[in-house]
Amino acid sequence: MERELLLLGLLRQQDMHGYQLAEFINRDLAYCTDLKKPTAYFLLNKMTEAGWIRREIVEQSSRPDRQVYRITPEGEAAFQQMLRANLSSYDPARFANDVGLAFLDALPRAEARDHLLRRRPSLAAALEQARAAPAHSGSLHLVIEHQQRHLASELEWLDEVITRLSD
Amino acid sequence: MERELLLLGLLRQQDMHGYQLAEFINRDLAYCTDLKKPTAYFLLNKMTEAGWIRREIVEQSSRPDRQVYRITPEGEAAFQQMLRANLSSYDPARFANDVGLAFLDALPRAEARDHLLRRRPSLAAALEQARAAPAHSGSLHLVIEHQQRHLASELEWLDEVITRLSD
DNA sequence: GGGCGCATGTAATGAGTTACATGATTGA
DNA sequence: TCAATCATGTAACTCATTACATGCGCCC
Repeated sequence: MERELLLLGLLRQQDMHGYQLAEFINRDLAYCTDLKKPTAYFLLNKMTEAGWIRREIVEQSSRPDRQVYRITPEGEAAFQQMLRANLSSYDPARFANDVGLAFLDALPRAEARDHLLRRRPSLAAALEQARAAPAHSGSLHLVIEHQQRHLASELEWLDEVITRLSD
Repeated sequence: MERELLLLGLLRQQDMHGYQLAEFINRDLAYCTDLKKPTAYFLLNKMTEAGWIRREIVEQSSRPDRQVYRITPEGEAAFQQMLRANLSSYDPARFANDVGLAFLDALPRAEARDHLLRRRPSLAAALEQARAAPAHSGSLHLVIEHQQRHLASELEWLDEVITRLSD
């Protein structure tokens, strides 16, 4: 549902074609989500069939024609409904890394610490990326803020665990 | 990979059958992960074929026979490798809820606030559940601590956003 | 006697990914 | 000329879920 919500939300602000949507999401929204191109095309076709968006072919002189999408009133209704559902529910995040943490004691302390130290740079990089994210229109800045908070809290936690393993 | 790591890690501590593993995960580890029964059975078969675990049939007087699994040396090696890989990498969490946040400004402030207020109880309940989680053996307590931190930080953030929408 | 718990699975479905296919343009 | 970018998709595959199937024992 979130991917549909995302695509509709973007199309609500501006008509776009598939490639453009996928590029935008993967370039400008990489700190919080992603969407592979085949998935984007698939979803756009599905939503067209559902009547949520309408396709407009814009002929290009040389490149393949662009299929520009525009949201319909039905799409706007679906967006409103999905948005409300999304805002009023809490969907817990999954931490793939916690599984390793659960079995930390299978390793000697020093080695456990070394491995966690190797985890640190990717986390720190993600935090930097979120901090460097350009200010965005509307409430998108809330997402950036949330990511920054979350990643900062994660880094703090990781450092604390590393410290505990160091004495 | 995390599910295999989880199953191997548990089997390393104690031989168990499929039903038992699935029940344990969904009862005692619900605050951080889950595993549906068919998935558990499927993975156990796969890992048996891979030689990571060995099956021992324990006949029951009345109920269906139990297929009790024991980790093999190859399984232990796989566990060690996956554990190290898991600990040294950072796998960013996905927040399904952030998509809604990104389009908060599509709603009147008061309504946005109301919907976020409806989100709060589930989050608070998750935090309570993590706080009430029984102390576990070994480093499992690290996972609980991590969840508590994360959820507390999430609740703080949510309350801040709600406050901002209230003035 | 009816539903729940134990214990195992299969089959169908779904969501998303990777790899592949096409073909023109632009820049090094 | 060779790679990258633009622009669209299809096909095969993976992973996990839901729904279904079986059958006994236990408790109310």
